[in-house]
Amino acid sequence: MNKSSILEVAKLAGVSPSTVSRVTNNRSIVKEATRIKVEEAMQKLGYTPNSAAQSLSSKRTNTIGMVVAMLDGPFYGPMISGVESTLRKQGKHLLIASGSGSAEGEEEAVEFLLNRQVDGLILLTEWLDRRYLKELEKRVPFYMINQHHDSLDHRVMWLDDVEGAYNATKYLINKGHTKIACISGQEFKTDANDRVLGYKKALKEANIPVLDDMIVRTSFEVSGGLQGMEQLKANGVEFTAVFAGNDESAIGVLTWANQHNVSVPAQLSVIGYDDILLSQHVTPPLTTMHAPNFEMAKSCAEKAFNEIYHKADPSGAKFVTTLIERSSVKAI
Amino acid sequence: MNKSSILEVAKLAGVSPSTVSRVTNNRSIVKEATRIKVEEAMQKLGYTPNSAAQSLSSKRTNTIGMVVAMLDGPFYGPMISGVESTLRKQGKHLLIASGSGSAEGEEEAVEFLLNRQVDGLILLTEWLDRRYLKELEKRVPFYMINQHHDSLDHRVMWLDDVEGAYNATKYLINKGHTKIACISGQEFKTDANDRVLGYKKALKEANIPVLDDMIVRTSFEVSGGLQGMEQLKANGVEFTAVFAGNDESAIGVLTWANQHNVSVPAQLSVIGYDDILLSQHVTPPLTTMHAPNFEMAKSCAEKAFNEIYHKADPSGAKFVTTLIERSSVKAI
DNA sequence: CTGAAAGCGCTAACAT
DNA sequence: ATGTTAGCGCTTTCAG
Repeated sequence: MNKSSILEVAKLAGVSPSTVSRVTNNRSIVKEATRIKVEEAMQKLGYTPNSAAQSLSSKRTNTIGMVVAMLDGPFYGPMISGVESTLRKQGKHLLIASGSGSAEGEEEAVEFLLNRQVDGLILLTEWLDRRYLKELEKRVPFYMINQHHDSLDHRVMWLDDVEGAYNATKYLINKGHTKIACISGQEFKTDANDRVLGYKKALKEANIPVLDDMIVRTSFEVSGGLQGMEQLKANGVEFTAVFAGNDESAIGVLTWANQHNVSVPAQLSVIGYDDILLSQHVTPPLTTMHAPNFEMAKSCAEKAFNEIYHKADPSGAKFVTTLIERSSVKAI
Repeated sequence: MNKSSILEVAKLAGVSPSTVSRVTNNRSIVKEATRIKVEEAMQKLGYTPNSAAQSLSSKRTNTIGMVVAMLDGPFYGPMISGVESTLRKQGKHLLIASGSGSAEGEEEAVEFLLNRQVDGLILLTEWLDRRYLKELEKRVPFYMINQHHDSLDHRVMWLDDVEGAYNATKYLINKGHTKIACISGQEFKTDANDRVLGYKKALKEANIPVLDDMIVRTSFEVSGGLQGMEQLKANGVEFTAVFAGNDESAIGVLTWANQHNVSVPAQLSVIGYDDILLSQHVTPPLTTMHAPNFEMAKSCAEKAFNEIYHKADPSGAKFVTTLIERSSVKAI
């Protein structure tokens, strides 16, 4: 199996190796008759090109590398799936490496993949900074999700977090809430900041005063939601609804509410952001802004494919969230 | 960058290419002094071996393929992570392909990876059958998780589901329950069957009659749990506890309970199986049997590595679940 | 312990 | 439209 080389196929088909190569790559034109001869020979021999030889010779590995910030997050499954499926449809292989939660880890992962001469990179990273990325751009085509640097716009699929957060908050306002707290992620995270911005924008537009004590910054984890609530309570503010910057922290809020016997949504409304799988199964099912992660991942893969294998110009794209109404928000 | 070849390194170091090769692979013995010379030269040139050339020449790609049944399941993140991290530690690359929920899809994924001449395979599949696997064994070393075929024992990391289910059920019995229902997965799934077996074993041991009406088989999904409860109700049986064959269906039971105003665990105790991430966040937090998926995945990767790169004999391993007590079971 | 030489299997000019 | 000829960059006998 898989032992036969292009030479044997050529011999059997009575053509030259280059012709065989031409049909396997259906690159240049081959006469229909000879193509059929060759294909039959390949059939008969169970021929499969040796990809190492192809790579060595063509300087193309037909492989895209993907580095994922944390492989075990609840977040990345659909994205990996989106990338894998669109790439495979094109016959391209996907090499994967995990970033292990730090800038160094992510850089290491990138280098590891580059050693392997991947043709391009998909980055689902969280820590790589602009400078590194600008350098990286000289070495390999890449696309990333959700790190919205101006100078890298043409390589980024990004979610309009300002608008998403604005819509989430506005939804709360439309439901009659005016005392709305906000729990978002750390201040060095662009997305966390943008979500705060959107929140503020909605309040201002509705002439609701923006109070610093109503805004807390923790981490985008369940524990962050818990802490956020503690902090809000410590701040002594009163509120009937909270906008959480992501679903995990929203679930933390739910957990806090449960522990403190405040019933959601009767006594407290909460809206999340992202729409992770979990969110529909918590109690109560979480109302949230759906982020089209699968689609973004697919786009990422498509852009990469087009630039790398069909010299398309790099270009980014903007995506928007959509509201998923479930049961964690109540009108007042 | 990455432009220099082994030849240039050899020249700079004043040795032959073969010697450079020897140090990069630290395979055969090289005099300390020359090794240092070579390493300095590599440093200076920023040399990185071209892996396509290595593969072509050595017939080894230093790459392991992994096929995952469904990349977007809640289940696989930790496993992929476990495989990736242990492989990368050894400098081996991980190629990934998704099985898309069918036997053909999984076979296609396998073939896709084999085209790439991976050195071995990690299979997190659900549909590949024994016959296919027996054939596959002639083509490539592989390891898999959780498909316990006798004839393939030496390639399988398996969870003792009979024992796990036994322990889960026994826990319920120890809490005073005697009317215990069981909701498990479809009958063609070995794991679903084993979990029913364990359940029965525990009942028998405690001299509790095993009633067919108390056992329903649905799917291992949230909806399966919902359906399971409906069926149980249709059967007209009474029970104070249910053992669900996996966490997702257990969460379905929780949802059903919530919808029908039966309070868990006050009126109904439920124990799950697997300990997926979600389970600690549902209400009430689910008591369940923890399956050591991350560890199994790591083992898988280690076995693969050892057999492939160090000619160890293939061997499987058995794993066991551990009880995670949370809040969905109450003593009566 | 190190060097020389012969490919690994394919693609890519360049001819024809 | 197809064949010829060189390599791609490395590992691997085989000598020494």
